[in-house]
Amino acid sequence: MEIWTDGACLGNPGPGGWAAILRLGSREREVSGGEPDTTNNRMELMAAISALEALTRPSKVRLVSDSEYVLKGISEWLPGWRARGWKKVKNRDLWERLDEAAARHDVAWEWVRGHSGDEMNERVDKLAVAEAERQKAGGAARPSRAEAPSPRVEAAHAVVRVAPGEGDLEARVSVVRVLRSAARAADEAARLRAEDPGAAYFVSPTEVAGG
Amino acid sequence: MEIWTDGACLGNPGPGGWAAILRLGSREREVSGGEPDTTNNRMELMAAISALEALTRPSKVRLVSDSEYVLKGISEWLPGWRARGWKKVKNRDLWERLDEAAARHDVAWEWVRGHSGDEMNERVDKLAVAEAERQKAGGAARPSRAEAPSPRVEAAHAVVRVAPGEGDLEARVSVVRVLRSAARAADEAARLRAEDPGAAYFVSPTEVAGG
RNA sequence: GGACACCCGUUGUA
DNA sequence: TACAACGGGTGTCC
Repeated sequence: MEIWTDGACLGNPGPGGWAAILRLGSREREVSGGEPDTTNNRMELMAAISALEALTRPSKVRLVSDSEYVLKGISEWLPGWRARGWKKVKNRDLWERLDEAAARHDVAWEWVRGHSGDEMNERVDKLAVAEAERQKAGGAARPSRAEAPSPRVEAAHAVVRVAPGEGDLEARVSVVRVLRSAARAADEAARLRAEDPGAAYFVSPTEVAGG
Repeated sequence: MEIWTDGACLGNPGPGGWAAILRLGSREREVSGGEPDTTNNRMELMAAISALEALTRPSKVRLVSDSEYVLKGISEWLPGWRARGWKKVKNRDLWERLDEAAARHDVAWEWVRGHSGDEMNERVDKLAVAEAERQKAGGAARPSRAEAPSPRVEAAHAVVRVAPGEGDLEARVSVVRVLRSAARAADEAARLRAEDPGAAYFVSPTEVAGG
């Protein structure tokens, strides 16, 4: 199970939103929410909490966030906070909730730099920002997404080879392989980069038509 | 005579810098320096010491610092330390040097809160930070940098656009831009990704022929 | 326990 | 560039 989370806040403090995308194989689920007056860090926390609380049974999950606050908090700082009686620690309510939610699962916490091109991070960021804007607008109208249940098109990841072409500004490109897993695609690209220094290998987010 | 002092330390302990601006009427003089491995408080002390030692004759000075450590140390705590034989007092070397430098003048010690808008404090802060960065870089190159031997081929970073082609495994590629800075190239690719969801944008390490 | 300073990092806004 | 929030730490003294 893979989970991407993000929080957003229009002004800090200010109206905020959080969102998570949960993926198991090719199946995806989105959860999101927000509050009219909160902080960026509380939204990042809520995204992770809500994602883990949404799981119906104990799971092995890879949770990806761009918040070092959340990741280091849960995996490094929290034991110290508890030992020191939570003195001077902000957002204790959410930290304890996250700790409890995480304890029911086998979580591998993973960090990605925000706004650095990670496809899923960008997607979940847009969801979180949309939620924050909804809160700012007064919490009313959801973008009615009644539709879009069974997508005929699935997200995939193409490993692309770019080699020098004839002219200075030309290149030859070929799609080496298309993989469902972003991680495996990245591995494949890395392997090819090491094997073939004469070309550049990239992973391109793409889609494949479902059968 | 008016003097503003400040110290900086990149990491604490770490490479540090100190600076002072001495003003008499409309005439100004700046002194600064640094050390590759020191502490914030030693730099604050060095700023005051060096400023007072730079005066050629006994003067009436108003010395402004944001360091309570320096100001209370010299004007309140130091007599007690001496009476108690400097037991458990750090930086005794610098304290005694400051005491001696200050004794040759008539100093009015004045505190300003750091980073609170005081113009001279901001100026001297920037000088101190610049010194600390110089120390971090290796203490060598002062602002004056001679020339670079002009390599004929320079590393660069191509922003490549990959768009869907005719067949399932084809694509059209074009080099959108070539930049010297990897970071700027990544930014450009990210910007284009956001603007143009119909294609994928990559940064490809490349070279350009120098003129 | 308090104060001042010096950082490191993330997010967010203009 | 500048501002803001949030977190973790060290250097030092009382």
